[in-house]
Amino acid sequence: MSGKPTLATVAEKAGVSVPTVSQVLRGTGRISEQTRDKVLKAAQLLHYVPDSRAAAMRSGENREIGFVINQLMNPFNAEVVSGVVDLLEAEGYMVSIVDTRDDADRQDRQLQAFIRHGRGGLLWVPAMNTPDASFDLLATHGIPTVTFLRHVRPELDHVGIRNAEGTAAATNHLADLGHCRIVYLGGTGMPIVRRERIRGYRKVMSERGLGPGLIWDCEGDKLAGMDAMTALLQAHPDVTALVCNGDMVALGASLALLRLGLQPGRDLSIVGFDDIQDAAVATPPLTTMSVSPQKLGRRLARALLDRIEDPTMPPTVSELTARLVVRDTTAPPARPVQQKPG
Amino acid sequence: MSGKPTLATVAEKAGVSVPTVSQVLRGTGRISEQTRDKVLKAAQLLHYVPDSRAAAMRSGENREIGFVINQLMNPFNAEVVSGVVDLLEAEGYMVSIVDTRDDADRQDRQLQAFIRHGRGGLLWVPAMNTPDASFDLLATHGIPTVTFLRHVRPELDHVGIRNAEGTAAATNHLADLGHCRIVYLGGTGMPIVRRERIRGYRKVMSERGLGPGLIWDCEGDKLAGMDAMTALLQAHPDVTALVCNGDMVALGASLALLRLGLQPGRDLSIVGFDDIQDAAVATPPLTTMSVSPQKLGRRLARALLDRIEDPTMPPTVSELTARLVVRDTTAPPARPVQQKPG
DNA sequence: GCCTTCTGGTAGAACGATTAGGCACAATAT
DNA sequence: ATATTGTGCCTAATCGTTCTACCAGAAGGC
Repeated sequence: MSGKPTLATVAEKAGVSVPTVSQVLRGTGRISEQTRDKVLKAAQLLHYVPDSRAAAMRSGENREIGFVINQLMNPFNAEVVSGVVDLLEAEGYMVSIVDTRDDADRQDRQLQAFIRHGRGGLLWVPAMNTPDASFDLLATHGIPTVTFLRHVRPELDHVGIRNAEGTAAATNHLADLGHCRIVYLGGTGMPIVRRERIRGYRKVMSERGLGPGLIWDCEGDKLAGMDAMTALLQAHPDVTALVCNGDMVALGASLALLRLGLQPGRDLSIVGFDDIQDAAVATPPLTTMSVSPQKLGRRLARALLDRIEDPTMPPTVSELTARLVVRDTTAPPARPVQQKPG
Repeated sequence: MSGKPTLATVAEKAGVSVPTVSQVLRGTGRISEQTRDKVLKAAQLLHYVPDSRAAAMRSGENREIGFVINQLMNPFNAEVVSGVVDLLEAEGYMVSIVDTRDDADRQDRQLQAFIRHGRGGLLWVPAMNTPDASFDLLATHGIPTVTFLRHVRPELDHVGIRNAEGTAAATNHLADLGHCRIVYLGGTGMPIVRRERIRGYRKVMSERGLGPGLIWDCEGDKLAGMDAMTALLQAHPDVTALVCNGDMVALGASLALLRLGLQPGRDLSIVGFDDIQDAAVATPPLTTMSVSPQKLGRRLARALLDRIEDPTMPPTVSELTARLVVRDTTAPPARPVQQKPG
C-alpha cells in the first residue's frame, strides 16, 4: 500500500513471477493471452510506472540525451533546440538541456553531472577554452557525442554551418554592389566559428583584388556592435561596407549608424549572419546570411541517432549552407569607387 | 580500457575492495590516509564518475531536478534559468530543462518522462490548458513541485511576480503624466498572468475615474505587437497611451509607430513589462516594469529546496514586486486632455 | 515406449552503487 | 597471559529491472 509499486508488487498481485511481468510489459518472450491480461490488469490497477533508471542500469540502453549549449539566451540556439527536441522526442528519447554560458569550469561540472546521471548521448556546443580533460572524460565513458557549430575535434561527429562559404557569399555580394573597402566586424567571443568566417572573407577579398581587408575586433552582442561601429568610423571614415560575424553585432552597428544620423544601406552597407527573428523586423531590415535553425536541429538529432545506432562508424561531418537574404542594409556605395573607368 | 570505469575498476586499480572505494569517495567510514590517497589517485587516473542512478536506487536520495518551462526562447525565461541553475548547482543538484512550447500534450509526456527517469523535484511554468490529470500525476508520485509565474494551484508552492501591482504602477505612471485614454495591449498567449495584469490596470483606471478602459487582444511577440498597434490606431485614433502585457509587444508597438512616422513617447506613450535586455537599447529606450530575473530564479530554487527539505509544510507563495523604470517611451500627452482647465 | 520439439513460464545472476555487519590485527587495560 | 577496545578493511545483502539459462508438460515422430 505504501511506497511506489514495483515489478514485484505487480507480480504478486497477478500471481506470476517478476520476469513474467517484465516480459509482458516489454512485449518480449512467449506469454499466453491469459497471463498477459492478468498482468496488464494488475499493472493498471496499481498505477505502475517503470523505473527507467533501474532498467537502463541492467540493459545498458539509455534514452536520455543531454544538450550542452553555450548560450541559451541566444534566440538562434533556442530555435535549434526546438528542432532537436521534436525529432528526438518522436523517437522516444528525452532531451535535457544545460547552459554553460561559455564557462569551461561550469561546463566540466555539467558534463560530469551528465555522466553521473547516465546520459546516453550528448549534443554539444563546446564552451570557449574547453580543456582537453573534458574531451577525455567523454571519450573514456564512451558517450556518443555530436558537436554543434564549433568543430573542434575531428574524432567527434559534427553538425554545423559552412561558415567560410557564407561569409564568402556575403563578401561577394558587397563586392558585386561595387564596394571595395569592406571590413570584417566582431565575434571575438566565438573564436572557432569566427576563424572560419574570416577565412571566407579573406579569400574573396584577395580573389577580387580588394587587398588584405581589415578585421575589427569586438564581442558578439548588440552593445558591442554599437560601440565598435562608432570607433571604426572614427578610425577609418572611408569604410563603405561591413561583413559582420553575427546578426546581433550587425544590428548594433546599424543602430549606431542611425544614431550618428547615417542611413544603413545608403551610407554604409551591412551584412549579418544567422538571420535571427529580429533581423527581418529591424529598421531597416537587415541583409544577412540565413540558415534554418529547425533544419540544423533535425540534422543534429539525426547525427546523434546514427552514432548511437552504430558507434563504430567513422566520424561524420554535416554542414549546412547559409543562404544570402538581401534586405535593406546593403546597396551600392554612395560614392562608388571607379573600378573600370570609361 | 574500453567501457566506463566503475567502483570495481577503481577498486582493482587501487588494490582494495569496492565498498572501501565508495567510503573514500563519500567520506564515510573509517579509512586510513594511505588507502584514501591510493583510491583517490586511482579514481582520478581512470576519470571515474559515479553512476548516480545506481546510487539513487540503493539509497533513495535523488539530486536531479527538472525545469519545465513554457518558452525557452523568451530571453526573460532564459535569464531566470541562469539564476535557478546557479543556486541549485551550488547545492549539488543537477537541473535539466525541457521546453513545452505551451503544448499541454507535449508537457504531459515530458512530465511522465521526468517521473520515469526519477526526478527529485520540479520547477514548473504550467502550459496553457494544462489538464487536471497532469497535476494529479505529480501529486500521486509525491514529487516536490514549485510553480513559476502562473499560479494555478493553491496546493502547490509558487514563485512569481506581483502582476496586478505592476500594471497598476504602470497605469498610475501614465495617469500621472496626464493620460486618460489608456489601452491595455497584448498577451493573449499567457491567460493567467494576463488576467492578473489586467486586474491591476482596471483597478487604477476605475480608481482614477478614467472609465472601464479598453483591452486590445494580441499575442505576445513583436510582430503581433506591430500589427496590433496599427490596427488599434485605425480603430481608436484618440488613444494616447499603452500598458503592454510584455516588452516584446511594447517594442513591436513602438516599431509600428516609427514606421507610421510617429514618435513613441511624444505622440503615444508606451509602458512594457519585464525589462528584457532589448528594452534598454531599443530606439527609443522603453519605459517598462522591471523584475530581476536572477533574483526570481534564486527565489524559485530556494522555494524548491525548502520544499524538498520539509515536504510537510504548508504551501508557500513568494512574489516579487516589479519596479517602474522610466525611459523614453513615456511623456505627457501631445494634446493633453484638460483635466482642470484653469 | 522413447526421443525430439515446442510452449509457457520460472529461477538466478547481473547491472553499479550503498549499507550493515563482521573479522582480523594492533594497542591498551587487567 | 588474557580481556578489552579501536582501527581499518572486507563480505554479503540490497535497490528494481532485464537477461540467460533452464525446466515442466504437452504434442508429435519413430
